[in-house]
Amino acid sequence: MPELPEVETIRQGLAENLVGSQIHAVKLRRRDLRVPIPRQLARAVVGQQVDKIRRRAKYLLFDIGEHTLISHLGMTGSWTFNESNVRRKHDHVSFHLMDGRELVFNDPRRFGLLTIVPRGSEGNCSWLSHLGVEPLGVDFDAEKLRALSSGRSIPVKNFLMDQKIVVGIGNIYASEILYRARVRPLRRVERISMKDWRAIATSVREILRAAIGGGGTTLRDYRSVNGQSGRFKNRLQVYGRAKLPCYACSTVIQSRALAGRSTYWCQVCQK
DNA sequence: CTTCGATCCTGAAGGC
DNA sequence: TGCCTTCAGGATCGAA
Repeated sequence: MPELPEVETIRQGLAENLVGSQIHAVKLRRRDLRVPIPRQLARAVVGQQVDKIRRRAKYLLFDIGEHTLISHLGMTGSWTFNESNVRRKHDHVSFHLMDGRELVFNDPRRFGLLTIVPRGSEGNCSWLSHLGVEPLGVDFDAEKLRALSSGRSIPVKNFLMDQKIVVGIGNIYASEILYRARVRPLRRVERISMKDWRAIATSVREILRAAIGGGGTTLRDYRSVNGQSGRFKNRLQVYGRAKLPCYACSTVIQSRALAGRSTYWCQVCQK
């Protein structure tokens, strides 16, 4: 479900609504996510205050007392405050706060992750240690992309979605980024010029920034912490638009599965 | 080593 | 209405 802009939107919502709160109790209802939620998670955070919420790639990092809680949303994970006292299906974990509020981690497909590590050690834990460059960080640029692509021959869309190379880009934004950069998703990275790498690097930043500004993209499940839909879905140019006319040139948008993921592009605007 | 398909899981949507 | 198939914002594993 969530790519970098959605995770960043959730991070901002949690930063506004959770930082400074003290945890009163934790309820683990279902532990078997992608990997089991450690039992000691509750003991580690109860009585502690949430100091900071950070993001690395598509992971959320909650600094709480002596620990850092690490969460990944997989395809369908969400963090919301339970305002209605209704227990929904797939509410796997609840954090009851001292002020009476309840923060819930819900994840129907259970591809998500929730674990805990000692604070300060998160950078070398197995979940975060092999991640690639942050696309909105200072060391992301066209030269970096070209260097990372050397010796490889995968389609550029797969390259952009590989979290060991560059983090945060998923299936929606990969198609949108390449449309904006005017590069076809199937083009192999060995055939991409420096000029095109520059267009791609610029598009990566512009699309992700614009999507964060719009509060992310909601196709079905995704909601921000306060329950709002992402407005960037109205700005999608190609994703989900197979057989519809390109907004720029009216040619029908192509679609094809690539590495098992649906991929969209304009045969005329993109080369 | 790289690349690619299968796989984990649940639910929504569409065809008949 | 129901039953069946397909597909879904991700990441990992193993085969080639």
